Amino acid sequence: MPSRPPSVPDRRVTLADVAARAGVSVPLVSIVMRGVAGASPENRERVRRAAEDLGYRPDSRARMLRSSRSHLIGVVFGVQHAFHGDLVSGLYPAAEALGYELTLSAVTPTRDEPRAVAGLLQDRCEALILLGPQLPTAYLGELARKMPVVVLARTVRHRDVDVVRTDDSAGLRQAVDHLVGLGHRSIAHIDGGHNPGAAERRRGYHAALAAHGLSDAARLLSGGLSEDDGAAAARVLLDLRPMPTAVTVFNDRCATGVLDVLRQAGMAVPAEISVTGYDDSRLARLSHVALTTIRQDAAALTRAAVDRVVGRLDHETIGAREQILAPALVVRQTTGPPRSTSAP
Amino acid sequence: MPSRPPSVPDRRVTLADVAARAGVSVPLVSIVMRGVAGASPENRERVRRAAEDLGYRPDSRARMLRSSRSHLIGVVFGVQHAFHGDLVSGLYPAAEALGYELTLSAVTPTRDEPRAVAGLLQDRCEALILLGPQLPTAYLGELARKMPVVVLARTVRHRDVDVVRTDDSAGLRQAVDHLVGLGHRSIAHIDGGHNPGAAERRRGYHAALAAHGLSDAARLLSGGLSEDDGAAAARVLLDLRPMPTAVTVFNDRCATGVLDVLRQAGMAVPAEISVTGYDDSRLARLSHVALTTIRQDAAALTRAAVDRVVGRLDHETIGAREQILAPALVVRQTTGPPRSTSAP
DNA sequence: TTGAAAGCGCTAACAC
DNA sequence: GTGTTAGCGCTTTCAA
Repeated sequence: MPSRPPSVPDRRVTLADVAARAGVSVPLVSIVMRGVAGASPENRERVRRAAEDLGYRPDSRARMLRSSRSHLIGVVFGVQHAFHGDLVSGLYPAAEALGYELTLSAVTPTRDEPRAVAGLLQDRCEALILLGPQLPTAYLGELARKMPVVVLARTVRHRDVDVVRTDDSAGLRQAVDHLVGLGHRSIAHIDGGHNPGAAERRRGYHAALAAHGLSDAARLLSGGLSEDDGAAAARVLLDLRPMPTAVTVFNDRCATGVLDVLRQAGMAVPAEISVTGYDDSRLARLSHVALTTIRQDAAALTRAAVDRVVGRLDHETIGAREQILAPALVVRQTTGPPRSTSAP
Repeated sequence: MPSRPPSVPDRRVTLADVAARAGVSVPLVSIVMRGVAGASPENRERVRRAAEDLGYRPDSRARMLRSSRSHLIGVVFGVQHAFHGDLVSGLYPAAEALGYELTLSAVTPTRDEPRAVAGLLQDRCEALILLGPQLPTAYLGELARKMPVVVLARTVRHRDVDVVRTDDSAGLRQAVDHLVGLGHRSIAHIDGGHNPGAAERRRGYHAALAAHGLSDAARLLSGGLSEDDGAAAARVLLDLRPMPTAVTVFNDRCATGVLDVLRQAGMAVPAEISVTGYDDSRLARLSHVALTTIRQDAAALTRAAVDRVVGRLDHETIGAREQILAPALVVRQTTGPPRSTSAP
C-alpha cells in the first residue's frame, strides 16, 4: 500500500515551535512525540495537533546526539549484487519491527569495504550488518569488540563476530541429490573461488558425490560470482570430454552466464545438460530463466540478523554466535533426467 | 586501491579528549580536524597526533546539528535496478569531490518512494537526488519548493524541479539509424510503458522511422523495465507475421529477457533478428550478452546531478532547469545485417 | 503531570 | 593563533 506523501514544512520546525503553539513546555512535547507515558490526554492531543499543523518532523541528528542511543543499524552491501538487494529489502521491515532504523553504505567499484564501514562509524550506528563482506577476519574482530557485528551470508570464525547464514554445504548436497535422483552420474561444479560461501558449497558438492559413490566423477571448474565468470566457466565446460550431464553453479548470477553460453553453443537445457543455481534471487525466478536453484530465505536471514543485533544491543544475553538456516531446493525448468538414462 | 581499515576506538572519543591530550582548547582541535586556516603548524601536528593516537572520529550528527549545513545529499534509488547501481556508484565520487556526503534510501517491494523520501527528510539532507522516481509531479514540486531536488533519468516538467537526463529520443533515433544503415526495413519497438524515459524513447522510434520513410513498418509492442516484461513481449514478437528483422528494446534488462526467449525459440541473433538495448548497464557489457545498446553516461549524469545540487546550495545561481546529455550508440554483437539483404 | 535546568559533541562568534 | 562563551534541537535529570 503506497503511503501518502508527507507534507513538507516550509522551514525547519523545532520542538520549541510546537511547544509555543500548543502552549506547553518543550520537554512535554518531547514526551508526546516519543509516545511515552507522562502527559495528560488533553495535552497529548493539543501537542499532536500543533505538530501536525506546523508539519513538525523530529530531527534525528539532535535526537541521537542527546540520547546516547541512536537506534541506527549500519548496513554494508554491494550495489551490484542482486541477492544483496533482496537482503536489503528484507532488512528494512525487520529493523522497523523492532524500533530500529537502517543506514545504508554501498560498496561500489570505487568505494571499498573499509570506506563503507568508515562512513557508517562516523554516523554513529550502534551495530553493523555486513552482507557477504570480504574484509579480513581480524578486522571484523576488531570492529566486533567495539560494537555488535553481524555477518550475513558468509562464514567467519571469530569469537566476537555473529554470523547468520544458510547451510551452504547442505544446499549443495540437496542440489546434487536432486540431480542424482534424476539419473545423473556425471555432475560438474562451477565454484565461486574465494567469495563468501564458495568453500562451503564446494565441500557440500564433494560430500554429496562421495555419499553417492561418485567421487571419481567430480569435476571442479573455477567460476566466480558474476555472469562473466559463469560464461567463462561454461566455455571450459563445453570442451570437457566426456561432457558432464549436469552442473551445479556457485550462484544464480553465475548460472545465468552459464546458461547463456550453453544455449548459444546449441546445447538444450535441460535435455542435454541440467543446471542448478544458488540463492533463489530475483534472477532465478524470471519466467524465461526458470532456474532450478537452492533457496536462501532472505526474509528469514534478515530477520535473524536484526534479531541478533537487537538482542545484543538491548539485553546482554549472548547465545550461539553462529545461526545457520536450512536451505531449500526449488525445482524449476533447468533440470531434468539425462538423455541416455531413464530416471528412476 | 583498497584503503587501509581504520582502527576502531574503544569508546566514543570526543574533541575534548583530543584537546586534553594535545594540551589545547576544543575549538582549536575543531579547526585542525576540519582542515581550515587558523592554527599554527606545530599545534596542527600535535592535534593530528593526539587524534590519531586516540582513534578520534568526528561525530557527523553533532557536526551537522551545530553548523546549520549538513553537507548531506539524500539519494532515492531502486535496490533491484542494475542501472541505479551504476548511478549510485557514480554519485559517491561526484559528491565527495565537492565536499558532500551521500545518504542512501532504498525503494524496495515493501518500501515505496514516499517512505524513502520521508526517511531522508528526517535525516536533514540539504538536497535530494531521485533516480527515475515515479512520484507525482505535484509532490516533486512541493518538495522542490523547500529544497533542491534533482531528478535523474526521468522527464519532469515543473518549474522548481531540476532534471538531468539523457536525450532518450535521440538515443532511439541512433538505434534505428544504425539498424536502417545495416539494411533493416522492418523494425519493431518493445516499449517501457509508463516508466521513466519510455515515452521519449517511443517518440524517438517513431520519428526515426518517419525520417527513413518507414512509418508504415512501425510495430509497437508493450514491454516494461524488467526481464520478465521483455520475455513476454518477445513471445508476442515471435508470433508476428511477417516477423520484423530487428527490434529496439526499452532498456538492457528488458532486452535481456527478449534475447533469452528469442534464443530459446531457436532464433539466431543477430543472423535472424537484431536486438538493441538501452542504458549500457553492466548487463549489456557482459561478454556473453554483448548487447548493442545506447549508452547513458552514468559518470557524466551523476556529475551533472551533483553539480546542479551543489550549485543551487552554494550559490543561488539558477540556470536552465533541464540538462540533457547526448547518448551514444555502442555496437556489440546483437546487431547485424538482415539475412535476405546485403548491407550497403 | 508538568516545567526548569543541564548537556550530548560540535562549530561560530568573539575576545584576547 | 588561541581560548572563551554560547547554542544547534533534542532528551534527561530533577524539582515543583
